[in-house]
Amino acid sequence: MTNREIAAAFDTIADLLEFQGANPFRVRAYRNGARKVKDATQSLAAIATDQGASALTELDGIGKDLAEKILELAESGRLSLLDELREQVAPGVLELLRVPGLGPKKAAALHKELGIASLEQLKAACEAEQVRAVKGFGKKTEEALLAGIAHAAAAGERLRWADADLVVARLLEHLDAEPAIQRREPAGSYRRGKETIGDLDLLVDIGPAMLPDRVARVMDRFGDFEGVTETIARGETKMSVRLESGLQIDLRIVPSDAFGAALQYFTGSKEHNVEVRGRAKALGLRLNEWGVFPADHPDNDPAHAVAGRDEASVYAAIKLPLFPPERREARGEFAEAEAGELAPLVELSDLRGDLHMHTSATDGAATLDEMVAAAQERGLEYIAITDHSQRVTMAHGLDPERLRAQWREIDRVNQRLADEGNAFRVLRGIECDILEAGGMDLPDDVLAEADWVIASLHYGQSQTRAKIMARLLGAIAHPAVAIIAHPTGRLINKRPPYDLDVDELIAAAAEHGKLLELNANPLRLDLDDQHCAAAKARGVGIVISSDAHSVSGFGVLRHGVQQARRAGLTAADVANTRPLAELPLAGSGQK
DNA sequence: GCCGTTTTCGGCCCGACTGTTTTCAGTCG
Ligand SMILES: Nc1nc2c(ncn2[C@H]2C[C@H](O)[C@@H](COP(=O)(O)OP(=O)(O)OP(=O)(O)O)O2)c(=O)[nH]1
Ligand SMILES: [Mg+2]
Ligand SMILES: [Mg+2]
Ligand SMILES: [Zn+2]
Repeated sequence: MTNREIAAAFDTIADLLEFQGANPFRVRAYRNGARKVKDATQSLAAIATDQGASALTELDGIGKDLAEKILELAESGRLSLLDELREQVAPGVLELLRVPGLGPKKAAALHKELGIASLEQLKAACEAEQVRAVKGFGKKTEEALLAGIAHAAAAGERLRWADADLVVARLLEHLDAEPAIQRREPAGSYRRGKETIGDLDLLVDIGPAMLPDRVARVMDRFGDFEGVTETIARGETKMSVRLESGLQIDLRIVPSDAFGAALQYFTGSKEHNVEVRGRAKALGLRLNEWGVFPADHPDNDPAHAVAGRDEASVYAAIKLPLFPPERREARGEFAEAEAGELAPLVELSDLRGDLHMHTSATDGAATLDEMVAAAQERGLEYIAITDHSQRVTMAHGLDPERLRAQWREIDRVNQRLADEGNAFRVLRGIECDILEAGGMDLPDDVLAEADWVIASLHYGQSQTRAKIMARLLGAIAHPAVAIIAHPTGRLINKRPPYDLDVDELIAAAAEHGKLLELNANPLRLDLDDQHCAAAKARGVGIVISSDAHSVSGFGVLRHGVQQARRAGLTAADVANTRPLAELPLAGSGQK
């Protein structure tokens, strides 16, 4: 029973309870529990079986009840409450909730009055104009539902951050032609640097006052953005549109005085906001997107606010530090802040080296010299050339002879750099495959000559967990190996991770003093934020690597840094922020 | 259902937009 499965069970219980009209706070408790379970890197089922349910109540949001339900799932694979609810609620009604604008209350009404329990039935009822007869529904709602069914299939789809970034760039360029916009800032999960984005959220400062004609001009311009096919809503302060691609964009317009409070609100996350607002309330204050107010203040006029012009003032009013957006996930940042442990996060400019890249010797597009020049141009102090090993035939991987030839070439490059008085250095590296049967793809004597050995797995990705783990742990224990690259093999929105126990891998890395990669390719981001945080907690160093296959490939490093920041990593937690002399290189005598 | 130097009971974030409503519920951010 995986954490993911447990979380899915809790989320389904939440949906079913909500459909039945249960206490909304009880529903929230299940959703919170599901999120907590999803976030955990250790198997909660294993903890429940080994240490008992009570061990789980250590987790915030997991109480006696949810802990026992996790144990029940771990032991029997079933959950009696879920089974009961499934018997009470017609299967299929939950898919109705995927229609935009159709929530639990309306879905329940449609089921009760018309017996609707599937999207197909909903469509038929709308077309037969039966829906408009139900109390609380009308012609417009019926039409909206019918149109919304088309979007149900794509509901919940998420865009990779880097893909969302392309849309953001176009959107900002489009809006910057509108002079009524004083400032604009993308917010939401995009600003928090989440690896995937559900929709885009954009905040606009309209100036000192919410003049209706200025607001209208901005909204008109927004609606003219290329690809907009539908205006979902348009009011006095916010507007939502849908693009041809299905992507939704939410626009929020506020006066300058409220920009900080609105940015705090619109950046989220929702759970972070709930916590911050709860704390404001406990301090006798009210926090909303218009500002921070005394709890009993009769209006939300930003001019009367205690704080709100900038985000820092909002957090300061609630006795909290200005959290970096990447940390605003209600994943322990409040406790960290209170303990004074909220350290400055790693930044792109902290990176001194890049320790994973390819050249035209294998599947890269640029030569060694070109990669060296490009790395220096980016301001790096060192790189490791890590082409593929022989097993990776598709990439024309290097056998010992070709690898040694490349290393001699690297020696010449380093000599030339030294002669020029240039401190930049190139490490003689290799991305050595971990063979399907276990073991390294190159002989030990070859690996021993390298400065930097990456181990990674490209074949036999669908093996059993036991086999995958044996291979990975074997590589970790190999004396020449410095690091495991893209340890889980996941490709975001494309391919799930190998069947592996990341926690065990992290423990092994800690034991052997090895490093783990955060591959910065926006398709990979592997290890992810949660696992990087787990590595940090165990004292395992992370290396942020571009895995560049061309001179422009270094550009992805920002994505790696963003993910690292979400993990709460500081520069000290990231090995390639160190000067070359302080890297744990082969033969340097360190671990 | 969870949680606690305000509480072991009684809170649990707060506001915008829409449609159907004669005063507000539902959904969403
Ligand atoms: N206070 C409060 N703020 C919310 C709530 N729901 C959303 N927000 C704020 C925080 C969110 O980050 C922001 C944008 O909402 P979204 O639904 O777009 O969520 P977000 O961008 O975080 O994630 P996404 O990737 O779009 O699913 O609005 C809520 O229930 N209460
Ligand atoms: Mg969003
Ligand atoms: Mg949104
Ligand atoms: Zn006032």
